[in-house]
Amino acid sequence: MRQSKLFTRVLRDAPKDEETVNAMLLVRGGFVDKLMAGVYSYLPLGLRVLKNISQIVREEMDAIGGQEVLMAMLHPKEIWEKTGQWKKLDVLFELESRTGKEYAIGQSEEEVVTPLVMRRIDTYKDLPVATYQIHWKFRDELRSKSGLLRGREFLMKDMYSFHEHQADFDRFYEVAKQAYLKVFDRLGLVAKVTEASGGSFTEKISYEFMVLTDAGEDDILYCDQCEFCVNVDIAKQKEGATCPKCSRGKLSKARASEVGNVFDLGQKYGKNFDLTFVDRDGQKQYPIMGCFGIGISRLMGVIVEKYHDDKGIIWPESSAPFAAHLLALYGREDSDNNEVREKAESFYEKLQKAGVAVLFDDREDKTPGEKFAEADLLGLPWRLVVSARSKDKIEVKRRSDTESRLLTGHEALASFMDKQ
RNA sequence: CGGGGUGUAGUAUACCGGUAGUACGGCUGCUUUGGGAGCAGUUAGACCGAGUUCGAUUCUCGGCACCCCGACCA
Repeated sequence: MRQSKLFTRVLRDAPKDEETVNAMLLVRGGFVDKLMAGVYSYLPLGLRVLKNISQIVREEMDAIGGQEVLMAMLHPKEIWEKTGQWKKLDVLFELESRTGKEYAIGQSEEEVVTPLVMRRIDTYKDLPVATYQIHWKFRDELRSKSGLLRGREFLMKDMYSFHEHQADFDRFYEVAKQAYLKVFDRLGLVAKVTEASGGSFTEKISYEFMVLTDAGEDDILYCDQCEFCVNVDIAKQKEGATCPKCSRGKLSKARASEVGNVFDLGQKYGKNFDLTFVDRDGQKQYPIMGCFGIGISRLMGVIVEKYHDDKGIIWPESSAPFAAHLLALYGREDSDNNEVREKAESFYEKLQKAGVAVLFDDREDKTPGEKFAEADLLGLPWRLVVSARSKDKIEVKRRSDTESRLLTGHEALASFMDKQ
């Protein structure tokens, strides 16, 4: 992509109506545009990040047998009445049409997916099934905040699984947890599996996947020796207490952001909709269901919270909108500039042929200083500089490094492809 | 929803009860070019409503929006 054609605009100053790091940097860099509190539009750069995160999630969900679908966002009132949530669930956006018919906008999709899946299930032989979607969710939050971390409209992966009995659910629950850890690991994040309340879903505990960050809005207690981690909402222990699991470590308290969660829904929704399958004994049975969420747009915010410096974002390669940022620097001499232009164009072409996602700063009316500053702000993993000074070589620098190396085009491409 | 804060140009800000100023950005021209260039010209602004006043961007009241803390949070 040529930067001269890229639909975006960077801001030199941080917008005054954002204080959170992720919001400031993403707005300044032209990744997103704020429409109102908690509602952002995604510009080309930001959309590429969302797509990259989505793709990683998609691959890991597919790997455990999830099947992608896309469900309706506009829901008839009746399905929410069946679960007793109409006029009860305060985050549910409810609306009335001009003919007086009432609707809800999806804030979660159990009410849609349960009848949808069960219409296709007759017997235990049809189970288990796990469907997921990556789609927008709408929640009437009293206070949305912290940029992408808590929006009223946000992109979420929600998977729903259906099982013939508890043992099969328990098996899949473990598989899904491991898949989740893989997703976060691929994104460069360390997520702690945290015991938490099941909310209005279930009496059982649920598991939240927490990434430590001061921008988060949950407090957790975790053991410094083992994997024990619990949301303070349900913790019976206090900070500094001995770990109840390993009895060796001490519990530390930290602020965290919930990037995923998994719930054992039991038979709640099967019962709500009175949808059954025939089990191995020929008896009608309600399915055991599970619900598995990952906040895609929130993850984008959390990544920025974890990966930035005072100059801008430092995207991990797995979610970066482009792998490389090729800068052509122009100077005084026309003859030099012609050479730079030619060299940069040809390297740009070479990178594209090699399949490298590259943003090419081909603008001729920008000074080197401005190009460097913007490159740091946008935070693409590799910076490749072509200038009169670099002669027939290319200056290669990782965004996370301070030193650059002078390499030939061939070496640059090779080292760069290796490390990708 | 409780508490606190802020609303002035695309962005960041200043001053003021009497013609709203600066920087950056945008546009034109010339000069520049390795860490957000210089000069000249130019473009563009008081959240909304009511009140007080000869006159309100400024004072008062009401609304709305945004940010922060908390509560809430499938």
